[in-house]
This record gives sequence, C-alpha cells and structure tokens, in this order.
Amino acid sequence: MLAFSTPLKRVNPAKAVENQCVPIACADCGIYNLCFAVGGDADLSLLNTLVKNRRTYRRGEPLFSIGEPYRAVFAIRSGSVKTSVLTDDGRIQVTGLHIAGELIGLNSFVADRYSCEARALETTSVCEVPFDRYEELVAQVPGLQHQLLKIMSQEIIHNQEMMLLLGKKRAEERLASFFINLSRRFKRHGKPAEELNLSMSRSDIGNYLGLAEETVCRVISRFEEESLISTQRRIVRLLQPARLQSISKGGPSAAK
Amino acid sequence: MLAFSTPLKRVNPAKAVENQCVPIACADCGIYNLCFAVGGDADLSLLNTLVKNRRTYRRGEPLFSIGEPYRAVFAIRSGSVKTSVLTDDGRIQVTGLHIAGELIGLNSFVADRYSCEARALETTSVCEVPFDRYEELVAQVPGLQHQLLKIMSQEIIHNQEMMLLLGKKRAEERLASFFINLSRRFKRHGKPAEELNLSMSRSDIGNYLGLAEETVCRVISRFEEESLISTQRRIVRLLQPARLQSISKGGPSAAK
DNA sequence: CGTATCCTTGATGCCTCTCAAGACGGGTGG
DNA sequence: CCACCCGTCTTGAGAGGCATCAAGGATACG
Repeated sequence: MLAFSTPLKRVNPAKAVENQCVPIACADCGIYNLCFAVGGDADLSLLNTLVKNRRTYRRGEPLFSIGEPYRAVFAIRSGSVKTSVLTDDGRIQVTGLHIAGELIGLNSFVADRYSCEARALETTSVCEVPFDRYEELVAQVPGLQHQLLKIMSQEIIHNQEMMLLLGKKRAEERLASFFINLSRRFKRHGKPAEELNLSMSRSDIGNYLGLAEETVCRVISRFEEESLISTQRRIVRLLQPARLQSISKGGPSAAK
Repeated sequence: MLAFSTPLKRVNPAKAVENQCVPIACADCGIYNLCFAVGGDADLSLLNTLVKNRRTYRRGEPLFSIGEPYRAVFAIRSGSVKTSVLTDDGRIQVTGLHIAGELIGLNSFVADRYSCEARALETTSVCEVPFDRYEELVAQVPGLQHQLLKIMSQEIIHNQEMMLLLGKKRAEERLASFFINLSRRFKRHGKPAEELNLSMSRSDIGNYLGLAEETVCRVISRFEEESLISTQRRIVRLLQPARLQSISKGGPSAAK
C-alpha cells in the first residue's frame, strides 16, 4: 500500500474525454483519470495544454518503429494499436494489443529509442504527449511519476501472464485466455463484455499468442462447434464465458 | 533523452557495497549506484539507514510468495533468485532470473500483494527496502522515482525479449539466447563472461525458457558436441560466443 | 465485377513433450 | 574412508500437438 499515493478514481471514459483529460492506462488496467490523480485545476489546464497534440492514424500506419528516436507517449482515444518486436530473420512477436483508453510507449522510457514498433489496427485517434513537454509536466505535477510507476508495474504483471501463456499453455488455453482478458478490458472501458471486436487478423492473433494463423482458425472453429463462442469475421461473441475462463486456466475441457 | 534526469554513473559493484550504497538495478541492465543518482551526502546517509535491513536466504527459501502482502523491494547483494508464476493446475513459469546487483519486487508496486513468488537459488544475501520506509525515501530523494521508472522500463524491455523467445524461437535459439544474455549480465557485474555459474537446475532453466527439462539437456549436449560450450554440472563455459550469438538470433546453425 | 486480402480446412511432417530407465555426483552415516 | 541414498542429469523410444504446405472459399474494396 502506497501511503504517499494520491487515491485514484476510475471514471467513465466518455466523461474523461469530455473533460479534456488524458485517459491514461495500460493493457489490463482500468482507465485512470490523471486529472483526479493530479488534483488542482491549475494542473489540469497544464495537462490540457500538453495533450492537445492529437492525431489520427489509419489502419496499418506506424505510430513509431523500432530504433526510432523516442519522442512521445501515446494515449489511445479511439481505435486500437498493436506493438511488436522482431527477430533478425523477420519473425514477428506481437507483444501487446492496446485498446482505447490505454497507454503505449512507456517501455522505451529508459532508452532514447523505441524498443518496439506500434501500428494502428484500424483508424485510431491518439493523444501524443511529447517527451520534452512531458518533462514540464513531471516537474510541476508531483503525482505523475508515481502514477506512471503504477501503470508500468501493471504492465509488468501483464507481461508475466503472457510469459506463462507463451511458455506453458496449449493452443486452446491461449485462445481462451485471450478472449477472457479482452472481455475484461472491454468491460472496463464500457464496451460489451461478451461481444468483442478483435480488430486484428487471425495472423496477428497468432503472432500475439505464439501460434500459427491456421491454429488460431482451427481452435476458433472448435470453440464454435462446442458453442463456446460464435463469430462473424472479427466479431466474437462469448456464449459461455465461464467455461472459457475454466479452459484458460487449464480446465478439463482442454484435457491437460 | 531525459533532460530532467540526473545522470547515472555505472560503478564497480564491489565499490558500491564498500560505500554502503544500494546497488540498484534489474535483469539485463547494469548496476546503477543510487548514491550517484541521488547526489548529496545527507541523502546518502538516509539511504543507509533505510537499507540496513539485510538478510540471508538459503537455497530454495522464498523471499516472498504469490498473494502475500507487499512489504519490501529486494536488492540482491550476493547469490541469485528466481521469480515465477503458476497456472491453477500447478504448471510453473519462471519469469525472471536475478543475480547479484539486481532488484526484485518492483512488479508488485501497483498491487498491495506480490504477483509472483521469489526463491533463492543458492545462499543469497539481500537488502530489503521496507515499503513504509521507502516512502520516506521517495519523499526526500527527488531522483528516486525517476530512477525506478527507468529500471521498470528496462524490465519491460527484457520481458518483451522473453516474449519473443517464448513465442517464436526454437529450442536451440532459446538456450543460445539464455547463455548470451547471462554472459552479458555476468560481465557487467564483474564476473567472467565466458564461465557461467548457472546456479539453477536444468528443470528451472526449462521452466524459464518454456522447454522440458529433457530438451534443455539434449540441446546442451548438442552444443557440447559442436564445441560451442563445455559444461560441468552447472558451470558452463562459452567456447564460441560469436556462434552462440548468431544462433540466438536465428542464425544458420539453427536451421530455421 | 475483378482483385486482393483474409479466412478456413485438409494432409503431412517435425519439433518437442512425455514416459522411462540408467548414470552421475554430492552428502550422510556407519 | 567407504557404502549408501537421493536429487539431478542424461539419453532413448514413442507419441502428440502444432507448424507447414497447399488449395479453396468468403469478404471487402476499388
């Protein structure tokens, strides 16, 4: 427990946007409204001047690439973004899938260059928080750095779960975990928890879960046969979330 | 580049201990001496009072367990520690291997409970930085939070590499990556870069790399046949680091 | 309406896991 | 000092899950 932390308040994402505040969060954690973390109105206006820098990216367009000089942190306002790293011979590992209200670009904080690439999965609107201006923010807003610590801490926990998934789970468990995790995040962001818009191809999903595109298809088909889900292209409806949850944890359906 | 950051100075680990400073770092980044990051002598003495809390753990003894209330960050003075997470049905994923000079427990910053367990791989001496006292430290030492951001950022980058390894690399590439990464870290900490003391069983290595114990053995045997390494139990000598490096990146020896 | 992209399904093969048994080494007690 | 024991390491044989290769079908877009 952090006694020195300003208590955080979870707010309606729509309201956050309406208030011109930065919706700031990371994969697998809720929307935290920085304005609340920060407090005063003076700070709030400062924040606004810093995050006015908005931009829209089209499907497939990179927000940043590996090795590119570090320039900004990105808060996703709408749409979705994937981040990925590469082997030298071109194999891709998608390391993150980020939806509206989440934050990307923090992982390159230590270096002066981006350590992964980020691409819009669909038409995506972001707030860019330029790094030089960010310094002003940190200097004047005492709660900010601690807030970032929390967000990064949450991301590390999420990464640990991904390592468990990639290192120890079988294909069905991976897909089930993927759907359950996504469902939880959608719910937090005020979207329907049982009707997911994946907004990414089977191939991307495979690259994220450490599977081949075809395996993703096959498992999805199997899930449909068992009436666990129903799909239309990239729309997935969770028909039996409880059983999916059970499978994701290595339940009997996955026949350990 | 972070204009607001106090420049960091890499120091000799032995000297750091001698000076009673906290060697503070994370997997895959060098030793940073907090005293330098912090500056003044007043701070330094404060730091000393905070990190006096030392303790030794024996092989297999847990530093903390999953779900346990968060109480401290640990800086490893000597020895080594593994961190791991579990599936509900008992499968283990080792998420980190930490050697002297590195820092663990940061990932649970956000929650009030530990999200992974940590166990000593051998007799291990650590500085515990109790969390309640840590607050004093943060309040009085302006550079500290930013320093932690950097360390956590570095850990996220390392996690990304692990995801690439677990999701996309074959067994030989994983072992090669493991040895090369360990070698680099040993070197940074003033230990021989080509004679590694793994201090962990084949089983632990397997759990770290997402492989079965037997596969680890087989790959190691193959590496020995090709004179890439030589081994005596848990001591590994890198005979051809360059080729290992090549293999780790998906080079020809691994026959993509 | 054609084309490109994505999705789906089948057949085949291989990498790695699993099961199994034995070897090695270090520690302990006689 | 030696014999024993237990954990760890090693190697083999077999099976299985998933990748790969291949081809056809569906959907979106210009």
